[in-house]
Amino acid sequence: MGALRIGELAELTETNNETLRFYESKGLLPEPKRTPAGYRLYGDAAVHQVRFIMRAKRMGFSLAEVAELLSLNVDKQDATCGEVKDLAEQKLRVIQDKLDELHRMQAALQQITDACCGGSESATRCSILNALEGEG
Amino acid sequence: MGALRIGELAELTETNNETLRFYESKGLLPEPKRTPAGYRLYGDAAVHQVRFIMRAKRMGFSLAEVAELLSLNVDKQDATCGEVKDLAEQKLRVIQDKLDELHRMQAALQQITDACCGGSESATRCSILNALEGEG
DNA sequence: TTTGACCTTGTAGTAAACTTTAGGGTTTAG
DNA sequence: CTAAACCCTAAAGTTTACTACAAGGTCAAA
Repeated sequence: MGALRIGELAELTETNNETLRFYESKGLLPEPKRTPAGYRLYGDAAVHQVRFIMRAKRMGFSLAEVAELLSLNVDKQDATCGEVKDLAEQKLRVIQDKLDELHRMQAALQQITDACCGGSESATRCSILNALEGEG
Repeated sequence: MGALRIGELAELTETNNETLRFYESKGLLPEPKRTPAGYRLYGDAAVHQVRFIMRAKRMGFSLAEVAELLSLNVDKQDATCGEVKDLAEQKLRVIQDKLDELHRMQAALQQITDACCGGSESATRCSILNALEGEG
């Protein structure tokens, strides 16, 4: 357990050294301890934090939004429970909206694959726009 | 009904003229008819198509991916049903992955808001990282 | 002790998705 | 007829999120 160098952290999190330093420069990762020579040394928490960043990014959150999500953790000494809860609930609504839209898209695509013969005929009757029409 | 100028289409779809021309240049919107003076004239289908683009974008699809989704529609004369079905199924898998990650994120955030008192106390016990820990 | 794999900072370059600017032409209300 | 509000193209600029490069320091093995 314990001290990881930047390359090891990068490997564990499927990122790379440059991206990790970039995230640090953007405040998404805290400044880590250093060896006497200046090498960054990370603890286990950094692994979780990087993975969290990647996950949030995959879900379509911008780095600025990820920083907000992380601030729920970082600022916990200063923030009141109410503030943290408000931010979390706000993000939950954003997530719920994305889920709703994805579900609609999923239904539309499912309709296409169901209706679609799957053979070598013309696909004239297969249309994602048709499938989504009448949904605002 | 009928012929919309670019500004009207922009208003209906909550975009703007420049973005619409940009999408056209990227092949996401078909080249519309023009007035004798060269003004673009759109039909109702354009409204649906732009809204579809915006929706897909909100869900985290890149413009290149949106173009692929739209090709399910545009290429329907040429494509075989099998090809369309394959692409739709591939996109369905991508959507399922996004849904899975959003569900995990939702559960984690829900855990925070549930555990969080919501009052004016210090938020020390509220931690998004704690909530997400142990999840790979 | 020197080779190679690692690390450092700083700066510059890239790709995606717009957004703005420059320099016009068109349409419509007064 | 003219001024405001709309439209046109082409090209340059911006933001986000990296990614690569330059020039060097560190460390373990042979």
